[in-house]
Amino acid sequence: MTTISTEPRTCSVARTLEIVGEKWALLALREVFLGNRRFDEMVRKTGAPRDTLTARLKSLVAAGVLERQPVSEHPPRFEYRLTQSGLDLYPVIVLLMEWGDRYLTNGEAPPMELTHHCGHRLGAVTVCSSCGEVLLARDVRATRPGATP
Amino acid sequence: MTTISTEPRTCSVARTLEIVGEKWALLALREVFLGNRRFDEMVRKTGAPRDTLTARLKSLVAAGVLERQPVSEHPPRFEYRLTQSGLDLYPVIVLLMEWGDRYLTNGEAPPMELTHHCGHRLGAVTVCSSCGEVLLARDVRATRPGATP
DNA sequence: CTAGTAAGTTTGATTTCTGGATGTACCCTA
DNA sequence: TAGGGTACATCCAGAAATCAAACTTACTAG
Repeated sequence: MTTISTEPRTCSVARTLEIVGEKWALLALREVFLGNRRFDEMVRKTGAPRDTLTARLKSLVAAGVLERQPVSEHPPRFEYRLTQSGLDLYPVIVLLMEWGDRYLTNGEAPPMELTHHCGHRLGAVTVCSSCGEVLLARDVRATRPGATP
Repeated sequence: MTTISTEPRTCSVARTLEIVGEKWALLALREVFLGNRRFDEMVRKTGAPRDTLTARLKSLVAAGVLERQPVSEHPPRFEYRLTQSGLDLYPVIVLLMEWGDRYLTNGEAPPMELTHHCGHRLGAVTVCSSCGEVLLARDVRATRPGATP
């Protein structure tokens, strides 16, 4: 009996990456998180080509991650604002940053430092919400679709 | 006095995304985390074009995220193994998956379920390592380079 | 000998990206 | 009111990456 499996795996990771699985999308989000909500500002700070950034912002808005709001009528000016789903991507950005700090700075100091409102330098740890233990790959099993065939 | 700022911002997020900031790279990692370490398996499960996957795996190996190890001499067979830095990307993948579960499944059940060794369905939360509080964007400030100009 | 699997590589058409240049609308200030 | 600057958007042509499918190479199993 041969079970026909859905070959390109249906997966939330894949679906998420359709939206944020691209360098400029994430860098645009980084800028918004840093408070830079304007198009030209993002172009400068990210180094993205204008056309590319336009396309990314459009798709982020379409996906409901950002909102494009007019902030001035007569000089027509806009701001990109994070929605709730956008805000929920913050941990992803922080994790990517900390990973880069750990593995991609040849011993040099990280180029940016984040401070948590508790007063300490931010160190982000991902834990299991049930037991509070630090999340490690070896402690997790996939239940549902043929994980380890 | 005009301070010349490094315009395309130097940032660990950007550096990290040079390595994993692309759909197929992350999906390949997802497969390795799920235990599928072989090339053809990854092609099938991700749906990536073979040459694209070849390129991504090469760059992941070059970046030290994966290792390509021969597992059989005479039928020449290889496996892609996670290094420590690769293992450290696990939380990123889980967060992307949970974000997709929350915002991208039209009310349907998530296509995959992860179980933590504590016995519960995995829910990943990212917290501040100093105070243990859940990480929220509004509780963090960037210290160092002109964050909110 | 034939079929099948694994791990790519090659091919050629298509798509996307990129880095200007261009255009429009507006504000400031001299 | 002319000149300079900012903010936003769009157009373009060349470069680069992507895609699907076919093809290699090397082996095993029947």
